[in-house]
Amino acid sequence: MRKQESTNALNESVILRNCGMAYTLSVISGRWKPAILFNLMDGKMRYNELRRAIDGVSERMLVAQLRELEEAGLVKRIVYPEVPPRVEYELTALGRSTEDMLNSMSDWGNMHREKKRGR
Amino acid sequence: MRKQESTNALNESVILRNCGMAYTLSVISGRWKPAILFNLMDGKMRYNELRRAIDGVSERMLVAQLRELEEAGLVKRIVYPEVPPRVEYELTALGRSTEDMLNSMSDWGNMHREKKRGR
DNA sequence: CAGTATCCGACATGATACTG
DNA sequence: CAGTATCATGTCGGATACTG
Repeated sequence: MRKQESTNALNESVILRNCGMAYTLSVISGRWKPAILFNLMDGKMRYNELRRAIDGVSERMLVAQLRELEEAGLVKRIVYPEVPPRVEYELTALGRSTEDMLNSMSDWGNMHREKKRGR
Repeated sequence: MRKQESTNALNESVILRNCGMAYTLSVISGRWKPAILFNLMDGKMRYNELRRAIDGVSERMLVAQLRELEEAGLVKRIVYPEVPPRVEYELTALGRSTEDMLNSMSDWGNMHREKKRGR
């Protein structure tokens, strides 16, 4: 399984995988983004509803990360022209497509967190 | 699919998933860690071999991130008591267990990066 | 209700020079 | 070869106060 003659081919696949990884990390990393995505998996939520659901998030960061997720096309922001204002956030199809990946990440974390009692 | 009576149960699963995610991200996030892991998937490598394989990494960061991966138990550092010094890095079983997760992350990234031509 | 605006400190990373 | 040491910089996120 060590590298053979195909060093170049191997390097290229490593580079390709890194590009994908880098893009993925740029989209989902940020202290509160995973929490936002997990919460929205169950359906739309209003701004304050999210704020209450995500313990410890500040208004500043919640808005900032929602905007980044919107920019990346994972979240849709729906503004109802009412008084008092109402805004709902909802995953797009692209947002929902992260579910399997996010679950495999959280599963890995949960499985291996426990093996670290020895430290 | 909106939340029913089981708000608490839902919240708990969200929290659990977040813990796993947080742990996973703490282990793999860092500008060069995915690159290191992908490179080591094909077998052990020496320090300078890694350095050349990972374009743009500085000595400082390569060492720092290798040490963090070692701390987390994903990478084993093997020192040969020779002159000139020789050090090899190798994935542990735990390190290899990230492969599927990392691939699903890079796959998602590669698939959805292309859909963003519209920006 | 759903945000903005400002300020600030902590940390991640980079550049460069040096060493056993 | 495989690192350390030191300094510089930029981004992320927290705290707080204010607003349409």
